[in-house]
Amino acid sequence: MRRYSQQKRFLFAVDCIIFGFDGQELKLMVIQRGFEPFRGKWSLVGGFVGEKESAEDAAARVLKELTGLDGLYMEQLHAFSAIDRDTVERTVSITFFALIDIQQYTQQIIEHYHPAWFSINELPDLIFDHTKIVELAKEKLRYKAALHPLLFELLPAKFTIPQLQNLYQCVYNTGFDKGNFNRKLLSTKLLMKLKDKDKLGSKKGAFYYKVDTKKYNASLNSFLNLVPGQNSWK
Amino acid sequence: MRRYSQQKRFLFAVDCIIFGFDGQELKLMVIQRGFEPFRGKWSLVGGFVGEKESAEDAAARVLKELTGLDGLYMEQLHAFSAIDRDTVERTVSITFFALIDIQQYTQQIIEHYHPAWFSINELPDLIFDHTKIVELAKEKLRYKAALHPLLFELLPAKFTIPQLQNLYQCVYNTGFDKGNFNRKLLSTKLLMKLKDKDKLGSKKGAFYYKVDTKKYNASLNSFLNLVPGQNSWK
DNA sequence: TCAAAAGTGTTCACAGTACACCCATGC
DNA sequence: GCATGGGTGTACTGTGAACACTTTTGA
Repeated sequence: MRRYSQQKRFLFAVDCIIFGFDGQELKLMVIQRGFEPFRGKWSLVGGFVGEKESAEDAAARVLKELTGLDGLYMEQLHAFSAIDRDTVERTVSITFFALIDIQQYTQQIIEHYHPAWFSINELPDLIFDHTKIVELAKEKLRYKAALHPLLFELLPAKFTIPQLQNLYQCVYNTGFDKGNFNRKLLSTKLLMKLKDKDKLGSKKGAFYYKVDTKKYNASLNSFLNLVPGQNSWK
Repeated sequence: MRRYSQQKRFLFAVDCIIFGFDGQELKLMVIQRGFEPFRGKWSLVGGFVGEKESAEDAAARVLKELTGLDGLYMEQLHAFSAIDRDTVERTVSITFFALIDIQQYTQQIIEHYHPAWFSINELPDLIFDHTKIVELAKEKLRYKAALHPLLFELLPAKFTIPQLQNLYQCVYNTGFDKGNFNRKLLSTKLLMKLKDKDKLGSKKGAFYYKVDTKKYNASLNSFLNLVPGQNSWK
């Protein structure tokens, strides 16, 4: 262990893995990099960490600049520090994953950075190690969402249970039994049934629900088992 | 987003939260800081990241320097980057938690850093934000160990099921039913029964087991439910 | 022979699953 | 009235929890 003054200093960046859901597919937001090298290539949303901000601050700032949205669900994913991950200069990146409701986002599109949504299954080549980062984020999303009530964050404030089921099915690439999904979900008591129905999906219409925010916040660390099979050893 | 050259560079450190188990209590290894400021105060095991190593490399190096042990279980915990967390100069720390078998460690004590084990429930004051870091590590240990076969890493290669149960009970500060613990554990097929017994714990003696490494490595991502109640919503 | 801890058996309640069935509505 | 998706009922299975019981052996 040596003195502070003898130590090397490094560049610090944040990169955000922004997931969105448009009702059909799980999507990832990427931007065209605005500066050299690799200007115009696809990249995660990111930026350097400033002198007067933490990594969390920087990630929130970057997200706000890009989406115009505050208070998004955001969570630290992993720090990437391989010595050659950035080809220009060694840069440590602290990554965050964020969940956003695409509808709300499209109301305030910020075109300046040329953001684009790609289906999670058809991503373009990304610069540096960003593809690897996205892989890790996908894994973590699946992991967490199987255990905790999380995916609500990808839907509008009002949503139907079939919509939510569809989202889960997209995330896990599989089909769930609607009866069981319904019951499990309602048994958590996290949802409040509203009076009106969504008539777009079917003739009968499905009731809208909204999250009971109090219970939701109290239970972010509770366990959930909406994804059959995930909880068993086998 | 601005050019690389205009960005600020920061000090970059790693800190390791090293858990150990002596058969009675869950313990944390801390050292007396060897340089100013706060020389002699208790601190997590850590060090600065060098120019030619990743954070993972640095953490492994630091662990090896301190314990003399290679190949310890090690996992990235979280990056801490609050602007005032280090009172000397802004330093971003990537933290790792490690699990070690105290027996094996004591065979090769490295006294140079004055390491000490403290019971997880009676920790001394630690410098900077290290107390907060340890809290997070404890949470994560409990979280992961409830879901994955992990705590084996804290025991010698040969151990008995009652020993393992005792470890779980220490980690979760509660008592488990031995019958159910036994069955659940064996149902994972992760353990191989050995021919000899440990006669220290009881007159009858408890059979030693060892981990089936092949199955263990294949199932690091599998789910486990040794901790009653953790998996239910309630 | 008795105490103490290892290990096994048994029962019960309930969670998870599969799948049949009923419901509301637009066409 | 009938096709379509929303929603409910139900029966079966397996797991988890509680606890009684048997086994082994040193003192």
